[in-house]
Amino acid sequence: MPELPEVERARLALRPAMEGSRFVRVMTRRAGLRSAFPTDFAVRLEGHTVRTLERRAKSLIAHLSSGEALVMHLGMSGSFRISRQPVASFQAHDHVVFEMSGATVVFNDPRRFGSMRVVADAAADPALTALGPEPLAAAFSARTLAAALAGRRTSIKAALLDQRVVAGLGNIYAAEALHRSRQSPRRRASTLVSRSGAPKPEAVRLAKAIRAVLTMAIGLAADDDDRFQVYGREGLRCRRRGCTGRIRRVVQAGRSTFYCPVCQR
DNA sequence: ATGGTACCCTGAGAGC
DNA sequence: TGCTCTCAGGGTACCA
Repeated sequence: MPELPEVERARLALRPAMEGSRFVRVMTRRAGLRSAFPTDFAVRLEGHTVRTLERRAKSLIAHLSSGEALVMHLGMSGSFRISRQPVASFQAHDHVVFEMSGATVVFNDPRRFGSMRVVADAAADPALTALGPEPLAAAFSARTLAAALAGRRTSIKAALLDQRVVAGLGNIYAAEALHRSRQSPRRRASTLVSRSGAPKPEAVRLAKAIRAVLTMAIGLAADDDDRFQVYGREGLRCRRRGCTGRIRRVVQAGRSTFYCPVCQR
């Protein structure tokens, strides 16, 4: 489910329950998700207060009063439930329970591709420091995008999924951004960069499109089934005004790519 | 180094 | 109804 917009919505929903609240009791309801929870997982959280709940790419980072940080990733199927009262009964795949002072937060993840870990220093965490720029922050621009794409022989679609290029795009919004900027997903990434290293006009359009699709998606409801221009629309008419194309699905780097062969060149 | 592929896991939906 | 197959918005280990 979750790419940057969905994770950002999760952050906004969790903030009232977590920011300024203390972990009263932490329960893990199975041994782990992708990997086992460390034995001191609960101990390092309990008694500490969440100062701020930050999002970085597709991860949520709860900065703790202890100086440590709880880093949460939703994987493909992770979600949170917030309850004002103590939770009496659990549902299938409820794996982690945070009893906060004031609310209970339950992490549910059927596929268990998510992760939860406590790190001593989020600013020095290798997984987080390896990430590229946040696309909605000032640090992201056509110039930084071009720099990240230079010399890359892979397709632009595959490059956009690389979290070192842009942090937070996933399979849906990579496809949507390419459609919005009228680029073929099969185009070689390096061809959006001029020989001097400066962004070509296509890279400028793409950077703008990335910001636009993400910003719009954050503002939409999660169940708005009309929010995609290409994703999941194989065989249907392209929604671009005046375009007569039909959306096609191809597989790139093992993932489905949806695009319009008429208006995306 | 770079770019593909296989894999982790469960559930939903299609087709028979 | 029930089986089997494919696919799913994530990341990462491994291979050429």
